[in-house]
Amino acid sequence: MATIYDVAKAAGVSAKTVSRVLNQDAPVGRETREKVEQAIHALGYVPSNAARMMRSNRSGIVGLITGAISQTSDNPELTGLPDLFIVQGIQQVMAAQKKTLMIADTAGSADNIPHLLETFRQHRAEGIIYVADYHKQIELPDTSKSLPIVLANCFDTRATPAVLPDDKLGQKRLVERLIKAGHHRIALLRLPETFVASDLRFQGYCDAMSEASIPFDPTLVPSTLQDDDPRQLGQLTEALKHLLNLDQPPTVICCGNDKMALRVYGILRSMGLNIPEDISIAGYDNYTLIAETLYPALTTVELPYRDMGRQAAELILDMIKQADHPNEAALMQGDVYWRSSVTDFFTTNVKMFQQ
Amino acid sequence: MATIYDVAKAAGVSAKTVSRVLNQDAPVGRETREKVEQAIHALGYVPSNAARMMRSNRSGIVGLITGAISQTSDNPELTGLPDLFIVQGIQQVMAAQKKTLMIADTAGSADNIPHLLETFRQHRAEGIIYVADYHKQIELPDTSKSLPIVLANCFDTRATPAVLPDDKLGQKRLVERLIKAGHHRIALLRLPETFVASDLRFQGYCDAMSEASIPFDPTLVPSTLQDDDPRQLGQLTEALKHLLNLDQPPTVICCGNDKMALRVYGILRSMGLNIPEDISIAGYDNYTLIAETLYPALTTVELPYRDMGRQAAELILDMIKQADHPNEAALMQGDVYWRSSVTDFFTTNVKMFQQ
DNA sequence: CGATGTCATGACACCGATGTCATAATGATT
DNA sequence: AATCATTATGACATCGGTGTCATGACATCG
Repeated sequence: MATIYDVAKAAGVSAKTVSRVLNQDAPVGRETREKVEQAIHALGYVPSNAARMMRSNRSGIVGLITGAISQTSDNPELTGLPDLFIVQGIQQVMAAQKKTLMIADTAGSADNIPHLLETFRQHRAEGIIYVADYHKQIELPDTSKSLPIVLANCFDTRATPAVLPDDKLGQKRLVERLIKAGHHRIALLRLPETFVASDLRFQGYCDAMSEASIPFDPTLVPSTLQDDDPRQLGQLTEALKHLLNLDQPPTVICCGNDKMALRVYGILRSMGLNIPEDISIAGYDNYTLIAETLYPALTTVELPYRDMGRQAAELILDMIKQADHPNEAALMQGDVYWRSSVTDFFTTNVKMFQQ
Repeated sequence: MATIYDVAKAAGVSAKTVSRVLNQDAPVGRETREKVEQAIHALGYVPSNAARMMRSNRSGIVGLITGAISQTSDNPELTGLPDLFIVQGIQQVMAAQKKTLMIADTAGSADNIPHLLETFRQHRAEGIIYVADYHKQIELPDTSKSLPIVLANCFDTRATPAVLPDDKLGQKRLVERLIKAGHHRIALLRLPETFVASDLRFQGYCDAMSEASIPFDPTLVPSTLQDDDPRQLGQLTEALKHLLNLDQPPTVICCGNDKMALRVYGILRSMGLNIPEDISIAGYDNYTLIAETLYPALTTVELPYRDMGRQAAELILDMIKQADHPNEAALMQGDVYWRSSVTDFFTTNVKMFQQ
């Protein structure tokens, strides 16, 4: 590999002059510049990042820790790869800022994290973003003394800066929209309680109902699902039967997420029910692979993963510039996606075109 | 950040001795070693990768180019993020070999690739893997002179080493298995012809049928879908009606991929048909989010993404060690996943337990 | 007992960039 | 014409490790 000295020799100038041409940090004569540029091209010279880094002591590297790539099967409830969208948002911002993103993977085990941090330190990463696969609480080894760190899609008890989805507001907006469409009997199939989103969304549901002065009816919110049945078919079937057999059955069922909605579609249809004619269904996540592909397409709430990624990236860049960091988690809002799985009692004929 | 000289001073030895402790490449007295280790710990010293790299001229970095992270919507036909599994396979091998994987993203535009290659050269990457989002032909700028490169899930006309899924064999095995289960009237809903997998899988279908001495019936293979209807609902509905109205309708329909199968489930059910009682459905990809979540679970063929990733990683590491490289693409096999969306006429009672 | 080999350690140069300072040539100012 | 500012360039030190070589202290061997 050619070095700056090879280029200097070929162009008949000093190495420092080549450096000046590269960095444009001091005037260089036109003729000289052209000679140098020719030499660079002829030799296929590319400056060594390592050497630059040594002098400047600024790596331009931001470390990213995720389990997204090596997905484990330790929690089969998860849809799979949504957190990749967070990475995408981060990547966008980093690329725009000419930072290099170094992605490391937990390989499914938190035990690897110290080793990953070590690697990042070796590369003199300027900051670290930790991305979780779903909204949860975590506890990382304390690195705060040495490196700025931002949590995305998770939080800890040390008030580490974090970026989170606003699950409560999202569910609230969805329910508000359902009410606006004429629904009053609104059921909620909650996620297992081990997910922090489960309770937040339940609160959002309650808020929307109470603000619309619809009294809370516990029969519409069956007890949360259990984790121990991976596919939950039995539990789901039971819960659906319960809802359908009520004196006043719900006109719409909010599912804990789009994946659950996918299962509910299957079960309801095997019972001979049509969606949305017999009953409306809504999801959560806006996992487009499911939500847009399902027939009919699924009304759902977006988890604003890309925005969360962008926000986390901006945050870590700020923290790198100034040691300053916020104390409160940033809550990111996701939009309601209204599709044809929910009947709108007021504008049905219009809305149906959307299918 | 502490340097090796700080450690040396704190331990009262020379920098070279600290280096020897770190690398264990020469004997160091027990007492000295302990002093040095204490100093390292006390100062929180982490050696600088940049400095090491300069001396050794070996970066230990392998570059990975993908569009996986910043997915574009330019091809809504795609399921989304399957190529991430390839990255996962690569990551596994790299971690085991203590190589650092540097992931760069095309941000959806091939125009960015030259820039990404430049960045990799700056970091002195030792080799590059290019990962495509689905089985396709590509043309990269010629880097072969400077850097070893391996293609994963794609191929070019320059016989660049490549790792590909064996679509033909996969479809053939699936159809063989269907025949073994007692199916003779087997329909195939092909992917749009723009996908190279479309033709390969069709060949696999034909091979299996002909080896079982079942004459090819073109009415069972409606013309391929067109790209211009993103959700293909109209086309799919037409094709399904055609198949169901045949004198001898198929007993099973092979869909181009799992996503298409998901749509077919919806359409068939809106026609009042039950799966698999009225008609069996098979997919392709083993996109578990769909295949395992659907009700009933979907019989499909795995696209061996993780294996492809591992294979690509092994390949690039070989090429880095020896300039030696293979001339033929490596074809990776994927297994058939037999689930309850297909009736097995011989062992129905047993198989149904799998649901 | 002198020659040889091994162990433990340090001095110094070097990898490839860039910051600092010096120098020479040119043009502008008084 | 003398002084000063600006432009264009190079010499050299430096960043933080590691390879090479040298040195001194012992142990081993013929």
